[in-house]
Amino acid sequence: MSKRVRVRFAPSPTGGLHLGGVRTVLYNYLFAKKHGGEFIVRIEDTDQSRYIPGAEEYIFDTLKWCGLEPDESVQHGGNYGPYRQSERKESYRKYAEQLVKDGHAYYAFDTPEELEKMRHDYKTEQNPSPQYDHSIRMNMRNSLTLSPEESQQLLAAGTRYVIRIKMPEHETVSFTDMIRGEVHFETSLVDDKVLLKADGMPTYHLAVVADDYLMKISHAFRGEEWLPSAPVHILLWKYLFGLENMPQWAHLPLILGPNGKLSKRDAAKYGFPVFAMNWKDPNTGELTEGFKEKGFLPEAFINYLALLGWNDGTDQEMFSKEELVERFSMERVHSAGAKFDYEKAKWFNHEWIKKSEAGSLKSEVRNLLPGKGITDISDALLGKVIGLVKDRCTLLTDFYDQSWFFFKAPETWDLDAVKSKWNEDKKNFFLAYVEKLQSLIEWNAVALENIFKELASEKNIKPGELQLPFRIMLVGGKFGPPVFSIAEALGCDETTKRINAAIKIF
RNA sequence: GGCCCGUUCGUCUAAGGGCUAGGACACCACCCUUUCACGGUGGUGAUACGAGUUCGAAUCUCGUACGGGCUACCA
Repeated sequence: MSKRVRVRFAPSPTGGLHLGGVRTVLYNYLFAKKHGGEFIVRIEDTDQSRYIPGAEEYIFDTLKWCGLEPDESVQHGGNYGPYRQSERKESYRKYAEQLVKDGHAYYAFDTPEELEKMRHDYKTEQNPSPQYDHSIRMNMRNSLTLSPEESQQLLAAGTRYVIRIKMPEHETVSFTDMIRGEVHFETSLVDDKVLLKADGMPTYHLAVVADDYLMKISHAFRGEEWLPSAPVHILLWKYLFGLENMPQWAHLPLILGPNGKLSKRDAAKYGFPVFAMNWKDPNTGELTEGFKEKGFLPEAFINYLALLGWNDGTDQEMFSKEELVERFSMERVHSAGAKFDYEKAKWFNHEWIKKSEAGSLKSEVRNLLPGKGITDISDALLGKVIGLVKDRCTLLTDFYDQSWFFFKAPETWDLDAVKSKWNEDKKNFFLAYVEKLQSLIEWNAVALENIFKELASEKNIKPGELQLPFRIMLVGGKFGPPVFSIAEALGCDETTKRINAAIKIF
């Protein structure tokens, strides 16, 4: 009885993929996997004037980074292709013509100038943006106002035209949104949207309906900004394929920025990225930062996005992708928009970094080091260092600031922290400590601490008063993980070297 | 302007008629730690407003206010 679950994400390849888009992908993916269905990516490239080279590859790269791979797409293949709308161009015209034949649509010959004039002429204070609708269409140049012969002639003469839907005058269109419940629209208040453009390409309105039908989409999820045009799509389903075949709709709440809808324009102002990954506009060369490059783990990014508009009803906040698949349900998706909270996003990232095994972070961190002038680090050392500092890294990019001293000796020291309490006794202690280090058999933090304390009590100095100077010797300041762990990672030669160097300065 | 959607701590949210409205982020305090984090304990802080239904309303209904989205031959 119930159809096989097939959902689709249908981005237009015009730039970077932003937060809201990724969350739409996520909910699609989770829903599909949860129900053992297919997740399809269809490229909505019907606007040839907005073609941006590289944008399509970017989308797939992003999905890969997020771990949300489609089952069917331009790159993944499938039995319902082509998955790029520009390649399905021919299939749309026949639906548009069919609608004209059935009286649900008409040819419109108005030029851009005429449309502009209409908007200008009908514009009043009461109606600041006049629509091409039932109240106006009879004053325009279309196959409704022209005689059939005149229309035929214009068509035969190759006049540019579009096909517009003829919205019925007094009907109420309703549908059940999975998130919002019953939604009603008065058809006379909706405009005659263009279905087929003058260049022969369909608009989104026609394409989304035709392709969802052809690709056997069972559930259609998209952002709330599409809700106002839903009646057009419902009507097209009714006219073309039958309401009984229509997918179930869910209009997802918007993800808001500090002031309204997220925009890449304002990204710089927000102080946080809006795109999943870096996006460089090939035309302007402008680079917009992404979460990946900012230092986010995809697990954390996805985890936070999932919680922006959904929760499983418990207090749990940390979810792996697998857990999300298991717990997700459209019924628990909110209807209200959610403001993106960068602080919370960072908290999730921090939690995921803490939770990750040092080993699994190695390659990410290793990629960051050459940029900081650090090369030739052994895998063993890197793993050890990550283990020591990951608790204090909120972003992957924090690793350098938290661990550089493992890879190069300090060049300045926080002398204020030692000078006042520095004396000959302490100097002698460290000289003696260096001695002892040379013959230490097992070089590890526990042994280092033990002989440190033994020696301190021999010399009648409180170990606590020696630890801070020791730390400053090794790293230059009051920061870093436990000091004996640092020494352990540094090794005997380097530790000795740093102590000796510092003694001369103190 | 019109249409549509929405409204619980600053933010994300729980509580689908019945408890002192719970949790998380952020913030503050204390504890742990002779670095800093991590961790632990506690605290400040919300049902937009007004009616109605009901023994009882954050929860149901209506109105008001506020917020958001849409209003292209863009998606």
